[in-house]
Amino acid sequence: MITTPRHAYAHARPAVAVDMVIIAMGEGGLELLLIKRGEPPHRGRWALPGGFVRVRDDGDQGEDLDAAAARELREETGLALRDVYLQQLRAFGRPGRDPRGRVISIAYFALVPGDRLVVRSGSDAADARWVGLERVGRLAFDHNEIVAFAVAELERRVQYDPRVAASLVPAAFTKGELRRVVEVLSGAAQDASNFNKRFARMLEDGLVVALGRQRTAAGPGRPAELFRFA
Amino acid sequence: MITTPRHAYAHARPAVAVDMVIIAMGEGGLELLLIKRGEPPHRGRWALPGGFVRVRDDGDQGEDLDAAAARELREETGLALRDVYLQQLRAFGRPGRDPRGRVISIAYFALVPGDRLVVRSGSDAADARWVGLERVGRLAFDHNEIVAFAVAELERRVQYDPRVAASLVPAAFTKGELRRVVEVLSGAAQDASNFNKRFARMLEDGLVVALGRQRTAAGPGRPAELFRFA
DNA sequence: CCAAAAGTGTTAACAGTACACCCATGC
DNA sequence: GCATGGGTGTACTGTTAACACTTTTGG
Repeated sequence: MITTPRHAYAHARPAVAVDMVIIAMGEGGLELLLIKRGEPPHRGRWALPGGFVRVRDDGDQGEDLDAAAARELREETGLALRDVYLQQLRAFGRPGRDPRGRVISIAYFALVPGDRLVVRSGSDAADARWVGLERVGRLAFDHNEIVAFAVAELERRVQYDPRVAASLVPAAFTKGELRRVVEVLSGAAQDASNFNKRFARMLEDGLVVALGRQRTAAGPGRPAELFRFA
Repeated sequence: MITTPRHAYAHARPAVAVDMVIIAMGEGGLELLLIKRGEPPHRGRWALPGGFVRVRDDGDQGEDLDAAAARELREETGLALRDVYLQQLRAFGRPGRDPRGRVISIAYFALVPGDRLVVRSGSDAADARWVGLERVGRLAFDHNEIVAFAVAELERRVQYDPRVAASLVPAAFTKGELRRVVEVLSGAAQDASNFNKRFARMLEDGLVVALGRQRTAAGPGRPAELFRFA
């Protein structure tokens, strides 16, 4: 229970946090970064990384919401903003979602280029790891609801925002790599030929640029052309 | 300046409000419900309707965010939820957006079936009226930014969510009325024949239902069939 | 009859789909 | 050679877009 002093004026205030849905493309599909809670409530349960927004009421009113999200992301993954698709999802504020007191969470989602990141355990986290989206069990608080909303948004946004697929792929990528990301996100197999036709339009529109280099062959098969997003 | 007592524990809390972007279809196009502020800050300036979320830290933690938005909507327009497309947009929380202290606003948008509503002036509003979206001047706080975001969302959501157009049209409507709404939202003229073909698919899919009645002719021209959304 | 609004039909262009085929590389 | 992944071509289909046309009403 968060103990809150009575306020001197009319309305009480909630605590405001950011919760991060950090998603990367792993071997078997999409993976979600979770922390194991080291403190109550829900000690020992997996949860989304996050933390309270730093605010004040005087001249400097504290950090922006986006800045708080960027700070949490940096603390957990060490990633800087420029590599990451970081967007606000929406606020979750159902009464009772946190037993300590009224907490309103601004959910963000971050799409990062790979899951091979140094994951740091924050102060209140006993452990941190990447978990396949299908293997996410029952999380702390209302975090399952937040993840479900984020995944639905992801599947929707990939349709009209090329930055989504761009953020889940390495800086230099092949058409095959991008195709596999789209296959995972859309949940449907993409015909290679038809995908290439869509890709050709993206090239014409200047959305992607050919690098003129080729991927050094890792196994059998013809080496692929490399591209980057503009 | 909101005077805030020091908190007994680590982090300070922001005030949390809901701001309502209430949009209706008027004669000349989309109209936005604005109130004239009767209190400082920004006294006398037009602003979005809104108010603080009622929260507590004990067993009953107060009202849900959606409930706060529905309450504000009811207070301003007298409309109940079932007639209205009421959806959260996102949180706006830039430091300095409210000179009184740190305030985080959860923006909602509400699409209502018509602009001929009894608009009530709330406690801190000197006046309230519908303003054409093109005629919205400089608003209080960061409300221009919120409106811009809402309009962009509106134009995007009308593409894939039929409830958007449905909410801006009367309960019983003609194909022509729906077509004019889509024309305003998309900003492009809709060919009547092609629009009818899309509408025919909506009928097949059971999204709209023919009422079997006709609009009593208001002027010259053939009377139109009436429909309703399912 | 005429203007205005509703409603129908026809055609060409475009985008999406399915599927067959060729190319370069490691083993 | 052959399996594997990259890359190309073609025919079919459904959707969209443009535009000409007919129908029903008020004046």
